[in-house]
Amino acid sequence: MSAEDTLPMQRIEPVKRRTFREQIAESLRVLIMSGELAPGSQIIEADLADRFGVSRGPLREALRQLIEDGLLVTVPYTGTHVVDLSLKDIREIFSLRTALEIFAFEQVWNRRDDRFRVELSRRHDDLLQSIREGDDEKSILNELSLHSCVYEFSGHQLLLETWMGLRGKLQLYWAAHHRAHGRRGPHPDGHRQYVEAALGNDLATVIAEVREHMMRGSSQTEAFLENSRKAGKFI
Amino acid sequence: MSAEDTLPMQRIEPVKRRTFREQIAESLRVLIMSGELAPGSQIIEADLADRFGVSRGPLREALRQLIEDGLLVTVPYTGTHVVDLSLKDIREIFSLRTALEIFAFEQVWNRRDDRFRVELSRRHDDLLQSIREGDDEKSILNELSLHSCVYEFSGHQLLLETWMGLRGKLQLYWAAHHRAHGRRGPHPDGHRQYVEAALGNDLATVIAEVREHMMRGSSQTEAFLENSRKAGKFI
DNA sequence: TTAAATTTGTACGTATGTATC
DNA sequence: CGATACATACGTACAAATTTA
Repeated sequence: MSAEDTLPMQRIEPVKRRTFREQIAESLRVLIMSGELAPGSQIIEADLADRFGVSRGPLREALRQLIEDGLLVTVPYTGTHVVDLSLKDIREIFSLRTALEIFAFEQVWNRRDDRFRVELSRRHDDLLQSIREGDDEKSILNELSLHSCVYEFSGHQLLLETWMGLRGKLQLYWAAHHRAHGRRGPHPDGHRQYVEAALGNDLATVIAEVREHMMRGSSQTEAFLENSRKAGKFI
Repeated sequence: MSAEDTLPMQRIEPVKRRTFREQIAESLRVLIMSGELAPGSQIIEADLADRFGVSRGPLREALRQLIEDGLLVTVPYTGTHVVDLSLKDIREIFSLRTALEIFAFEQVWNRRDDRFRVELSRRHDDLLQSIREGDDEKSILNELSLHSCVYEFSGHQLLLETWMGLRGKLQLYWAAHHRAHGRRGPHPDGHRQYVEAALGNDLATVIAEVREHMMRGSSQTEAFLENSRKAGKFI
């Protein structure tokens, strides 16, 4: 917000000027989801306000947003912490996700067009590429992006929003634990059937595949969480 | 879960002292859901802070909570308004609700015990009672309470939270439009099949009933919304 | 272009609840 | 139990930014 008035708009700024609260909330989200702010770690709003170079007002509002989002938890007068997902949380996320994704496929089924097919294939290719490159972090993001496809094309705004909430928590979980324990990224062949079914002509096959896919994911995630706990790195 | 496993000690009110923000958020929620703050009406934070007798800080945080909840919408530097649900919103709420409630029944199905059966029946009786009394407002609340039962007993916290978000918007919509247009409350016989199926022994029957039930509800609500719009009372 | 209305942001102080020694 | 340290919660006053009329 320094002096842009010296030189008369040489550079055109296509981005809308946004409020501090928005910028802070987005930055915080990135910090949390990337695991830079580890699960369970405490948030000191005074320190954070300093780091962002803003006063506590907008910062507290940004925090409130993330709290409502479920990325932070707070106890009045005591402190605010980054969430640390429990085994039950993971199970709930995966089971609800199964129901939502099946519903999403029902919604999108007769709306599938070439744009959908191209986009789904593109994201699958991206996922395979990042796996080949051995970039686990990117692979995780690409896997989530692949699954997001059906929600985005469902034409169901509320469903998309609900999914984005779940996606955030999943990403938080994976990114943080990947950093801490070097979790292996997605298996190269793990989504071939998923994509094939999604592009096919039998909704029942897709539903069965989604169930199967989620069961695998949940089991793997749960097992990984158990090991992490035993390793004593997280409370 | 069940805290009544020991002595029937005197229920001394656990009067948790709460923060202003919490109290404001709850009061605002009531004001909005009851229709006292009409859909589409603007929120002037300075005025509201005055009315609540608090400063802008906690009020803004409470607003941010409701915005994240979807009960308020805001445009930076311009204003904050109570949401006004569109026809598409209503359709999305009902369709997602159908998927969620079916999932909730799947979750609860093998967990159904006497407590569940008693509670479901009790809420149904309450609904019938309020309908007999002609108390439309209470009938609407009781109808939502009846449907909440399966979510509460599902043992799925995330699912319950998701439902509560939808429930809030539904209540907001009905309460506001009831005030404005004198919408008739639920039909006395509308939930008999629903409860019977929920207490029965065939999950498929329940699923079919939920689908049917929601289709009816959505159609009625949509038709009512159309009429309201034609009457010109809402934008 | 100005002006008004409103939101957004800053600074600093006090109060309050929690935890810990 | 008391004292204390800490972080949040809340208040006030003012300044700046943005949109709309």
